[in-house]
Amino acid sequence: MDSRRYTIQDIARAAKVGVGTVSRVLNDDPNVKDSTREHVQSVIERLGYQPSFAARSLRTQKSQTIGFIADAVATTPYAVHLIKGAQDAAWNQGKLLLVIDADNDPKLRERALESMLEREVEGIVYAAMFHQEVNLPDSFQQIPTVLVDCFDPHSHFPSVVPDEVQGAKLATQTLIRHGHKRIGHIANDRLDIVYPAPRLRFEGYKQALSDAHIDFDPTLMCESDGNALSGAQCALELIALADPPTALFCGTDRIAMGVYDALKEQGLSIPEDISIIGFDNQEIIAAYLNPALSTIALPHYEMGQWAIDYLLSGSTTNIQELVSCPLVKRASIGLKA
Amino acid sequence: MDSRRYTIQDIARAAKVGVGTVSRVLNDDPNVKDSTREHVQSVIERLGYQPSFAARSLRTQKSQTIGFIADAVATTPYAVHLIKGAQDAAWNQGKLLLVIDADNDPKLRERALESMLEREVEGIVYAAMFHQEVNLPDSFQQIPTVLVDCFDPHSHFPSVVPDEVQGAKLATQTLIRHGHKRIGHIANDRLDIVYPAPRLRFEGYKQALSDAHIDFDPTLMCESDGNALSGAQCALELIALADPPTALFCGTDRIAMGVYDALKEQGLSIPEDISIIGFDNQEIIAAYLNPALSTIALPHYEMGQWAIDYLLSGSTTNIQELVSCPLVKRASIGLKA
DNA sequence: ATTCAATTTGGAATCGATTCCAATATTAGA
DNA sequence: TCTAATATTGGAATCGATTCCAAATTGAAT
Repeated sequence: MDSRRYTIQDIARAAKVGVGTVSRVLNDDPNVKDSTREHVQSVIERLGYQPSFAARSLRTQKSQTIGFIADAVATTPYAVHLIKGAQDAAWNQGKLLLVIDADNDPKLRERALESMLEREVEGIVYAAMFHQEVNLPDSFQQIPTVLVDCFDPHSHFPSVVPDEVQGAKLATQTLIRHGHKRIGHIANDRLDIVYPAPRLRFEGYKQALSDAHIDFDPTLMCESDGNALSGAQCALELIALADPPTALFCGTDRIAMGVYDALKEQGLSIPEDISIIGFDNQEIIAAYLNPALSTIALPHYEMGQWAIDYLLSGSTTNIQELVSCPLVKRASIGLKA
Repeated sequence: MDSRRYTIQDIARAAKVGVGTVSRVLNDDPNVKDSTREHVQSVIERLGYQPSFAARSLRTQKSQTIGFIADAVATTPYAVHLIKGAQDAAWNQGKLLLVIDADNDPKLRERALESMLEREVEGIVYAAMFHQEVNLPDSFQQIPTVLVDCFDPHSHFPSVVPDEVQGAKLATQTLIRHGHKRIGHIANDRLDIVYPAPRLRFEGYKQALSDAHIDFDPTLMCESDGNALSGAQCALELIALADPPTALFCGTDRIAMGVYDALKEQGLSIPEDISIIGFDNQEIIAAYLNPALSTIALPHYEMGQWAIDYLLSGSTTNIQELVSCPLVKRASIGLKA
């Protein structure tokens, strides 16, 4: 470790120019003679000089830093994609991310915000770990804030969420395109729960059916509790029907996991006897299930990216952006016999 | 958004004291009369003053920030625990984390380091996403760096890794304590692979057997390719043995997932016919498998925490810390009939 | 060669904190 | 009440960059 870093004064002295000139070179100011620029450049490189961030941000009042407040990161594997998308977007614009997990605790949330204001972050990305409504305290109004995978009921903040309806529609359409007409849907929770996903996915399912002129049959629809076991339960009910479904759109991959269990136990094989499509693209489940599960991916990376780009664009309209959910094709869908 | 933040001068003027006094109050300097302190405190609160981080770190030459470089965060769900552990430990000491994902790309790694040096972070935590050897460029020597879930073959850096041997031993002992003597082991990869986990877990398995005076039977051991399918393959081989195992220690939860499939297909039930224990505690798999999988947890949170605490302790010995892996009891282990 | 405009450069002032020294206020002891 | 020691305070100097203005240089036009 070297004793002390060089300062801009050291460089100016070594290059026999004024500090202003060095600063201009550092900031690619065009008002510098080419020969001077090259000379200063070379001195900078020779000495391995690195400007001090603290000094720079004190003077420019810009921290080149964005705060990322995550709620309960540790509870979901998606978090990494969200952070990665945000980080990549930030990096592209020369900024870094200060990450705090607020653990879904309102007090911590407030303290996190304070820490970030102190550090003069240029904006805040607030990310929930699954699609939900969120009520941020007013204190967040004092700094540009973008919500990710959540939304403010009063539209006080711009937000970006997955297009659940489009995703569910795509899932259902995919089954339809494979010739299926009797398509069951296992909702990923009670439809009257506060979280919007089950309702919106159900909505997409119905839209796809209706677009294809297939009547929605309520007996083909089952509300699970969101866990694998209750998904299995639903699957059993549906295949016991007089006119059972030939394909199942599961509200989440977790449910699909339970469904696989139930179907295999009944001696049905996937996708020969019945096709399955999931939702969420929980890699660890979907890719390692046997056969691998086709599913709709949540666009976490893209949402993280969008949030940063929007934040740095300087726009101030509180739009609610929908990001579409792509299909991830794997092995669980077959043609209707 | 208010037009401009207050500075320490504003507070000094408003409180009719010198800036030095305000600074002393801010930093809990005992050399301030109680009455003065209270008065200044109240003005600070009334105006909602927040000190500028940039100014402070310029003057003190401390950024109160730690760099967290992650390799390929997006490829594993563990990352969040690592980050959480580090963040919590940092937060306890008033520091925040600057997070960059280096995507397992040496060039990006170097650029990440540079970005962090520029920002004068007080140290760096370099986290791999699974237990492995890692060769950091020399440039990391210029700043205190701690390795997490990886280690430097030349011991140039302190590091913290999971105690795989202890974990595997615990897994095997748990089965032994349930009365099992014929315990199979499906290694989570070829033993001659560069990554150390398969070897170490195998080692722990053998130690537990030997401690219990059970002879190691090579026919009960099977090297998988690390994926669920090949785990299933192994399981089939083992149960076809003349004297088949009554319990299986799977090198990872992913393998256990394949094993579940294979066993169910053979009409065996868990844990009545055969007990299973995994390794890794991949929540999404382990908790939702049916029956839920007992497994050994990797101490990611604790490793993250340890790294920060060690970094901030100022120690400079390049120790290699082992963190023990606890058992997570679920439903897949039963008493030997 | 001279004038004037356009480039290029140097360096003082500035950002907002901490720190240190000197000045002032307080207290204890006689 | 006075003195000496101690406690408290004010404010200039400092950290290392950027920015702006004035000065110096260059180049073009006559």
